[in-house]
Amino acid sequence: MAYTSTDYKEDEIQMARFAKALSHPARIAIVKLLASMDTCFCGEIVEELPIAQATVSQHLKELKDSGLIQGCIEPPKIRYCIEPENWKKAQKLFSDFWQQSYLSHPQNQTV
Amino acid sequence: MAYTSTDYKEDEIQMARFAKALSHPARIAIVKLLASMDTCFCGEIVEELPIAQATVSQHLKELKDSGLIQGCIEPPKIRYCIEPENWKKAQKLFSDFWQQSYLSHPQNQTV
DNA sequence: ATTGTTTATCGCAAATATACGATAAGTTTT
DNA sequence: AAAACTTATCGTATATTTGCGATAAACAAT
Repeated sequence: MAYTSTDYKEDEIQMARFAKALSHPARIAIVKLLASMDTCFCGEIVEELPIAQATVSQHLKELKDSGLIQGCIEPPKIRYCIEPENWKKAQKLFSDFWQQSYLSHPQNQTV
Repeated sequence: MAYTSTDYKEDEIQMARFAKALSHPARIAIVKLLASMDTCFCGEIVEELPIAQATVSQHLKELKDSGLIQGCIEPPKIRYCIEPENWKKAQKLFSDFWQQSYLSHPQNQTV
């Protein structure tokens, strides 16, 4: 690490943050579960994944810190779901990113 | 660490691999440069980034290992560019991923 | 052959990430 | 108030990542 906020563009830093949040299969799996709306409580996620509760909780924290998900308290549980604003922000960042390649330009299509 | 290939779905593992490759601002910046086709040699990338040559080379190696970029030898230099097949594969994985959310369903649009 | 150019690799230090058991904290139920 | 339930946090071990200087490796130019 040890890169400062001035070294890179803000968009690059933000996108790297989102990418980092998704850089582990467990977190991809968790977000997919949340996106499906079927599974929203920590306990349900623990049942789906091959890792311990403490580890799931840690992954949830990282996803929360990235802004991609949020949790609201529904005693005695906590319901997790996608954070709409950041989800859209990330969606756009990545969409633009993949698009930007010259591969996306018509004249470079390998038909 | 220490997750085996059977613990998670192959798509999730593959997507996490791509995400990990993009989980650092320097690597985002490098790929953006390559995507623009303006800058393709290691030396040129070093000039653009606030990190040492050895570090850039290391980031390039990680990007190569992820499959997102490739390098072809043009003595005495090495020209880096995007690897089209994996680029498209990643583009689709991420596109589907962001799309999958219930947020993308019409009835959930906050107009 | 020697020198210069370009990039990769080695070796190391410091920082982060991953995983889990144990335990705390908060809430509900009894 | 006590017991049960759900999730977060602590402490710790191990692995990985990041960064850089030094150096090697591969090739071109002289």
